[in-house]
Amino acid sequence: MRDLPLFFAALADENRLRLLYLMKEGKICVCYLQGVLQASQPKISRHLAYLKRAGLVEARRDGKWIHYSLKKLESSQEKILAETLQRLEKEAPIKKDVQRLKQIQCCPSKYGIPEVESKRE
Amino acid sequence: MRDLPLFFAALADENRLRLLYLMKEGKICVCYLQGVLQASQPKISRHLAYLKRAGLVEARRDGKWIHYSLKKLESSQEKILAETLQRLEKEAPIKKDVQRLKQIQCCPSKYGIPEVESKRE
DNA sequence: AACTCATATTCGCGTATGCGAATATAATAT
DNA sequence: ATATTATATTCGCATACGCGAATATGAGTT
Repeated sequence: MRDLPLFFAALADENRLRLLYLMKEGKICVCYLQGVLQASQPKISRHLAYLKRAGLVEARRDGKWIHYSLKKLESSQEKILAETLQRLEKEAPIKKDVQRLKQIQCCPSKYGIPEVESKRE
Repeated sequence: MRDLPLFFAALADENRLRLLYLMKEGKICVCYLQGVLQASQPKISRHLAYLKRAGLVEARRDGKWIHYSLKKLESSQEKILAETLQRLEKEAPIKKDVQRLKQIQCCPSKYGIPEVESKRE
């Protein structure tokens, strides 16, 4: 019972929804997240910390980088998250994020936080 | 997109989850809600106002009483709410609420806020 | 009109959150 | 060791929330 409010609170923020969506396909490096959301580094980091505290994601260090990924959840939370992510697919901001993800390469120093100039693929 | 955070924020509180659960079977009078949650009247009222603002419930005045009920939601929100309510079924506090609901009769003046003495089948 | 009952709103306070700015940490490179 | 890169944490502030206490509103009732 007590974990549901925390779970929902984690979903009650647009930034965090976008981050979760970007983790849908598997683990992803923070610098990608940063590049895609086009937000300040501390902002991203704080939201990731929130998601981690709430138990939705986990972080794995790989050398200089840290990869975040969705954590295995309790069954109903799993369903809710899946439904949420599916619902997000249609949203314009999410589509833009996905597009930006394709154009971006790790890490921030390569493209700068504000603008994205490097293309790939 | 922007409505999802509000929707989830509405679910991110134990009191509100309990209230929503009590509306599962249809419209219900505020005094029942108050009797079941055993919380102060303003507290109940504020949480109901929150749910109304977030678009999850609607209120219909019937003379002296006001009945709250779940509102028709967008499909994915509907699914999420259904899954949530189902998940809540197992929870001890929720079971207690359901039991209390059976024992209570409207309105607060009849049984007092703190204790529940009147029984009804 | 005065009263009562059901419900809502306001106030004041403490706590949580979101943010930008600045600073800290941890790993790697030189 | 120093520097650089990636990420996290702290600080200060503004806003939102949750709560109890008090007050207001709105519909009967007498």
